[in-house]
Amino acid sequence: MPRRTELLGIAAELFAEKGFTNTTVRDIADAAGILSGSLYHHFDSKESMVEEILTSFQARLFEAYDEVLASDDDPRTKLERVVRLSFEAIDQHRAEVAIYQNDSSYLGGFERFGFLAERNAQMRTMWTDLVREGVAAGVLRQDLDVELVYRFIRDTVWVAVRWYRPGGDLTHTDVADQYLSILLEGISRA
Amino acid sequence: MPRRTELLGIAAELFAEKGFTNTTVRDIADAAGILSGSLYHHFDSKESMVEEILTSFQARLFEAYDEVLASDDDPRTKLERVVRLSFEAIDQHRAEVAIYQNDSSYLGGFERFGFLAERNAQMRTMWTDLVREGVAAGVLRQDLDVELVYRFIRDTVWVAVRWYRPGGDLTHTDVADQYLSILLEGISRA
DNA sequence: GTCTATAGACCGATAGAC
DNA sequence: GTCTATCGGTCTATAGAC
Repeated sequence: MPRRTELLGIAAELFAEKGFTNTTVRDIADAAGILSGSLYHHFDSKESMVEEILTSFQARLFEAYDEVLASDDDPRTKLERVVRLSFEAIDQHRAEVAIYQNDSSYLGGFERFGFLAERNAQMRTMWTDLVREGVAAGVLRQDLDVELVYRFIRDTVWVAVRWYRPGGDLTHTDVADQYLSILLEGISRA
Repeated sequence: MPRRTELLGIAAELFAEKGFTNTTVRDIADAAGILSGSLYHHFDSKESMVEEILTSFQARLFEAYDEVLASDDDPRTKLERVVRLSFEAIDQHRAEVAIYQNDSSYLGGFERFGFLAERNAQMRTMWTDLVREGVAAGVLRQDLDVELVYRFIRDTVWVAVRWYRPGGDLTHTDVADQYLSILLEGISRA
């Protein structure tokens, strides 16, 4: 693995654990076993590190989403697959998802992180389209506010990064199964 | 309103908007129209400000919860009332909920904020008891993991503080209605 | 209760040797 | 690619005048 990639992985873990602003370049350098000044041989700034972490993660995530959206699956299957992909991302890219969840509000205030707002808009379009297609196909309830359902699904899926631990009792597939069951059928006894 | 209370309100808004560590004592003083040094006539430190904000909010919140739990309502009604109380808290104490959501992970690392973990444990007991009572009473599904249902409800309710805006199209009652409908019945067409 | 003034620590980032 | 050394800026907090 290239040194650059290795350093980004170390930084991502620290950003995820302590938050972007609470992580100093000295923290990152310490964890990497070098001095803080040496980091600047690899990266322009602390901000450019987190930018690279987020853009490369989001690029891969949306590539996976696009594959599902371009398929000829029915609306409900697409929605399920996109939910499962998201829990898989939490499992395999926990740090990146945590940074996205915890720090994108702060980072979004800087011009260079404008891509975060663009990706958010893309995400919103994806989910609301899926919900509307599901309603049109007659598989989802018609009496619910689509915007609210979108926020409900989005938040429910991503916020799991706060407590999900890879290698724990529940696999990401277990979590996705139960979340989809609650989302689709509710918790009331039929 | 006492000056102290006024200053805490100003600080809470800034902490909620920018995060605890991204808010400087100068930010708070500027917003209050005084100089940063003058804040220390009222408070020991920035940490003691956020501590007072969180403890007084949580004390009021759990007082309201306890009233519901001590009532003789049936399990499903209790669960609904607790959910509604939470959305009401998001409406009426938006800043405090936002700070609790965004910064308690960081703050929880300091001894003086140990009360956050205690309140989390209390919250967990409350929700899991309510879910188990609902299952025992035959009104909730028995095939779901109680811990996971608890996290699902907790996260879904509180994370709404990220997008809910008092005075917007949806009142907190509207949001609670639809959230309860999704949680209890799911989004699938019956 | 607020101001002036500043201490003392820590931060991100840079220049140049090796 | 890492180290030595350090600059300039910002932060929380303090001391004492008004």
